[in-house]
Amino acid sequence: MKDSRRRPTIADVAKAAGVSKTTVSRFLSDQAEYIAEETYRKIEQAIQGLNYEPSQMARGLKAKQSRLIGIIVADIANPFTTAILRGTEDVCHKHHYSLLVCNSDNDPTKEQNYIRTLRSHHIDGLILHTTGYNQSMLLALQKEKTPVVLLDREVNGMHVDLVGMDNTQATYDALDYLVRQGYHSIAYVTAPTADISTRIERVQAFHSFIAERHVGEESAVFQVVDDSSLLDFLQAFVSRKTATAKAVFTGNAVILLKAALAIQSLGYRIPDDIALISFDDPDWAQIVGISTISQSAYEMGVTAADRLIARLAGDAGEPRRFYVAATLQERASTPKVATGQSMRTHSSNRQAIHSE
Amino acid sequence: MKDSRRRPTIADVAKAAGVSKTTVSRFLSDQAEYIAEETYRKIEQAIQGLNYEPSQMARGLKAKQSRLIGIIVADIANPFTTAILRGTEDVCHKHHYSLLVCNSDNDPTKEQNYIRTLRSHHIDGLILHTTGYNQSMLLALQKEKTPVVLLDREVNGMHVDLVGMDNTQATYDALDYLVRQGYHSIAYVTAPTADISTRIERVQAFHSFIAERHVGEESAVFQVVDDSSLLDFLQAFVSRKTATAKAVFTGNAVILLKAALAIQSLGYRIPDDIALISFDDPDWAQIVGISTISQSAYEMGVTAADRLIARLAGDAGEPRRFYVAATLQERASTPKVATGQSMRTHSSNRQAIHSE
DNA sequence: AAGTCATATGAAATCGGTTTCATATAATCA
DNA sequence: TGATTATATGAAACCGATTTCATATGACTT
Repeated sequence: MKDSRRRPTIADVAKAAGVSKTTVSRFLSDQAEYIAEETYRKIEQAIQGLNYEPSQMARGLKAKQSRLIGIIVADIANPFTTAILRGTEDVCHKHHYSLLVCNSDNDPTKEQNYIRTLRSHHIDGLILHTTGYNQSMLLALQKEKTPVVLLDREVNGMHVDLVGMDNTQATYDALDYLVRQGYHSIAYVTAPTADISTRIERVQAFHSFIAERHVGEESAVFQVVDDSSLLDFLQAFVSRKTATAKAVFTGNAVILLKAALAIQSLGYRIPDDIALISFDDPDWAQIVGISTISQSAYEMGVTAADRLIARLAGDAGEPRRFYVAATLQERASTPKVATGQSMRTHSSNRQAIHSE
Repeated sequence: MKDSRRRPTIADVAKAAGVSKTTVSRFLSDQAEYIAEETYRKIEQAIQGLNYEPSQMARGLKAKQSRLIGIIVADIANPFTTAILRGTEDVCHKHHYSLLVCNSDNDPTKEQNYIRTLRSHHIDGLILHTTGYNQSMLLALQKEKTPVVLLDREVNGMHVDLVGMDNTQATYDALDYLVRQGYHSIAYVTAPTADISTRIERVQAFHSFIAERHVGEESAVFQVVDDSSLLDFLQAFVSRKTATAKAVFTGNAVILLKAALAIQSLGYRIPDDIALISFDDPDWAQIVGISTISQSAYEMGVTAADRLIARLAGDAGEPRRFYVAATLQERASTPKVATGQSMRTHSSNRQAIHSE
């Protein structure tokens, strides 16, 4: 009568071992101190024989915890994201949590749906690489004591742990470096800032730097909406006559790729015609020889997960922020040019990318 | 008395709306046909007011389905994997499934733990980029009617759907191309094959091709165990005196990166000193100008998820295999060289990578 | 010998939903 | 008009675990 395809339950184990569900449950929860040796062995055997695995579902229902951690990332294809995921995954696995991974595609509506879904799955905590909206939904989560750790980006009005970096400082450092290398005409090319704090901070830092230093009247910020307008912008920027050498500064690895491809297809050479530096440090930047501002994304992922798990373990301290270091990777795409000098004269004999 | 921090339950909704749990449940399950308009409205309001979201946990317990799909990938940092994830995620989201993502790190033991964990979470189905072991555990899953779809790699003795590519054909095509381009001394550099079907098939195809065509007595297969031995191998291979031009053929994007970095650090030039081609097509291959055998990983992810969901929807047909097309991306790293000619003479005026 | 305590176990309630079965009223039919 | 059917709802069992409370036995006190 018993369906052999059915997964065995605790009741099946109990019957097979000739004991009660209670005793089996004790066995499962490591409260074995009051279990007789013989009983212990019988349960062990029954579990083995039936290939029994307790249902996390049933377990979680009573215990009010799912051992599920949700993570919503903005773009799963971005190597920055991938590195983060690896970090969080490693930590979660170590602590016997499983990761529910969602890809918001930088779309606030999709993000909202995901928050809802994750809540329905009763996640124990959430790691969020946010689009910046959905504040109220997140506050509701918080009120239910589901800890949230923000990754890389802020949500207005949310006082929770955050793992990110000092965008203003990093932008200043990069720009300072570019200026010292002799580039005074700089284009900052970013994905649309929307409500994304990281992007906004970087653009603001860019503007203030330019204003403070009185460099780069020729400088500009460009938001990439589609590839063809990026092409137009870059063409115009590179062919512009300026007093000083020019550089393009991209806001993340995805934009870097787009920009590099655009530059390539326009027939420009890096760094002969245009220097290039970028936030993020995808593994290929080393091969191609592109200077970057690298933040250890893996470490960010690890820190965020550690933080969340600390909260789950009961840490009720004030929300904290963790900043990973940003390091400038100097490579061939930003060689030093004599100050005052214009393009087509660079001191490095190395090229980064070739055009057709 | 009621704890305001507690998540509302169906009972709370029922009380607030002045109806029974049953009626609320009907509302939730879209069996609204027999619900009076006024009742409907009251329930709607109660749900709104309480910000109620049904617990998937409780739901799944009775319904015996979790709306969770497990996916175990071998290396989450590999861009091939990332593209797959994007595909599966898109499909799963569309069908209201959530993805439990696990990273086995190509470690059979970790994979085994993950299978266990996923089973405990009562996943409705599994997408598996396998290490090749763990057959028995997977068969057990199958017996419990949890559908499994294999990605890219086989598990011995498992008759389930598989989404992959024709590795033998693809290897032949690539080698045939290299030979036509004038490279008769070819090194196939792969990650350790272990029990991974894809890798084994490719190596076998390499051997048979070499044997059949009577080319490349100078050819070799090298398994990358650590970076320094790769360096040694490449140095020896490139400096070897051979009658024909030489090429390195890497087995995936991760090895490609390692090889490119090694070649670069050895001071060799691509393709002047050594041609380069690879399985996988990471986005940067285009920028650097590396020829590849590209398989649409995104499409693989989509197909695998579609397949799994079809199974979940009741498709009980024979296991099928789906092969995505492999296309050869011809780029600057494998220029044509005159047959019989040796190195340092290549017809392209374009270089792929520069050494210091 | 009666009371106390440590050891070992089980019955039944519970978690938050779904589902089965029962029931009450109104509308339709013969 | 009495029987049938369609409409609208609820009580209680159930899913697979945990947890509370109860209980039985043997050992140890006093």
